[in-house]
Amino acid sequence: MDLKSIIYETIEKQFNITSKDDIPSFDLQLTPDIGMGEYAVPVGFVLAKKLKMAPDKIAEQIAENMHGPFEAHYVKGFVNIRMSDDWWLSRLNEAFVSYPHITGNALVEFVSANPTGPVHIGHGRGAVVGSILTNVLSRVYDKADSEFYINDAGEQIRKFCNSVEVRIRQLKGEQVELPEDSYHGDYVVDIAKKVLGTYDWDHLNEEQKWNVLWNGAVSMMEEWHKATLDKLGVMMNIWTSERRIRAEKWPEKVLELLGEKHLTYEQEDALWFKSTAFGDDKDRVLVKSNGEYTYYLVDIAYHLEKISRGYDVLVDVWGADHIGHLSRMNSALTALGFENRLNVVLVQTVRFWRQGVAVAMSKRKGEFLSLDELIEEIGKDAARIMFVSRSVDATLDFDIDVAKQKAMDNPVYYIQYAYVRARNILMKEQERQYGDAKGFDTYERTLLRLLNAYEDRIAQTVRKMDPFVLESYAWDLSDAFHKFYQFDRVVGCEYENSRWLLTERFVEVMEELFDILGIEKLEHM
RNA sequence: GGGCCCGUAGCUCAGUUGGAUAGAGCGACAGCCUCCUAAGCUGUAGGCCGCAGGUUCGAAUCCUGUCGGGCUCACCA
Repeated sequence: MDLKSIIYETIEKQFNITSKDDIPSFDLQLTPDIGMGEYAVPVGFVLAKKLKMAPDKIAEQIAENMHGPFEAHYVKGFVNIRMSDDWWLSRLNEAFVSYPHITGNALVEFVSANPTGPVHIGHGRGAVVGSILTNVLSRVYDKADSEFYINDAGEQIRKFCNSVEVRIRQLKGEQVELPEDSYHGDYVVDIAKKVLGTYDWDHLNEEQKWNVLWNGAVSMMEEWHKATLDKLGVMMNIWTSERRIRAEKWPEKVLELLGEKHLTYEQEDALWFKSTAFGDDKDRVLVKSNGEYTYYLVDIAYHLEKISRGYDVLVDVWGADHIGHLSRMNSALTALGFENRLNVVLVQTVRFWRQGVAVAMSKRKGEFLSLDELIEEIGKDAARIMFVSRSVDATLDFDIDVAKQKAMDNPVYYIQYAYVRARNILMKEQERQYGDAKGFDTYERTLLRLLNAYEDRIAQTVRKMDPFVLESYAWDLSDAFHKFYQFDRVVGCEYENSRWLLTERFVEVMEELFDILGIEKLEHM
């Protein structure tokens, strides 16, 4: 049963239109008030010009002549459709969880924090956004992977290793100052201690010491990253090292490919990419005058490498402060023949509040609230939901006090409470009397219509690349369920069978949403 | 100055890709537990959708201009 086709057929018959192509397109939309029915079509307005008729006359004729498991009424140019109780009852015997299918493989890259410092609180939003997007895409595409790019090569890592080395010497009692451009955070001291506890530092020669820093200290940071993400319920199935990208000569491949297309040139001892040919306002350096590769070149190389692994869709989750990098990255990929392959999700900034005061985040002095502390303080579920409780385009005010409250301010409790209530009903299987299914009223129909929108919401999430769509869907469903629950009982009411089935379907949909959002399915509050 | 994001209820924000009387949470006020968890529900109050034009049957939504806030404009990553 497809409402749109029924409407198309009715239009064709009623107005003698022979081809569907002659009918302007229209959407099946939701009525503003469930009392008007569940679905609506503004078909009168759409056809008015073509038929040279008043919109309400057109809607009237269509409403009167369309037939199916529903009642149709017209209001102005709208045809409002109220599905029959029988139709909804049979709908309840099928699953609501279903997905559109898109052929191809997707790769979502996110967090990708430098191993020179912890995954900090500013990474939190991108981490959750990326993990939820991966969960959604893996249900829509043939395959979807999540990936963390480890920037474990280059100037910053050298600086980090130097910082650890100075801290080690200080721990040994040497009077040495940390250079101004070092990493000053206390965690560097912790790493220094850990290195001393793991390796026999005093008996290493200079080369071995550097080796311990370059490999040992850096991998300690990586382990820390993994542990933090793990606590946040963020699972990466691929970790890619910048060292490998360099070792496999991907930057050289990029230089070669761009060179073949005559898109590079030398100037002032540096090698430049003619990105202006692709809309950039300025050409960009690929190889610095000192011979080192820029981050830009290595990042292009990394993206080329990702594409070489057979991904049809690349999704990068970036902080809004990387906006400048976007046009450059697109220029380079277009030059390499991969226009539109990259889909960047720009996540706006988060401001954290505690007791009405913004939490200062001075990365340089190392005085940041860590993501570890945040998760420990408010819990994984609250953290995840708070991070996606606004659209990615909106800056997020994250109130830590609110996230700790077990009240309505905190959406995670609202959602989990609805689920717990529904689960508790289903545990009363023994008391069930299987009353007749007599029909569906306002609260049931609101919930049914929402459940029936599952696939649409998934499609919308993919189109917008924004997990907020699903968070608000979970909230909408919970809202509808709380009202449904409050209005009447399920077990023992005269509509027991239909209300029971509806509760079962609600639980199924919520469980799938919880899996996608990465939050726990609680049995008790 | 250029690019991107945001201006909608007192506050924080939705608005399903142009549709009907613009919604929710918080805050304020008034109610609801003999009943599957009251961490919930019901009701009231609160709006020049930043501003000005334009497009059309119809605009919070699209276009142009303009004002305000955020991010960003490296041989840093």
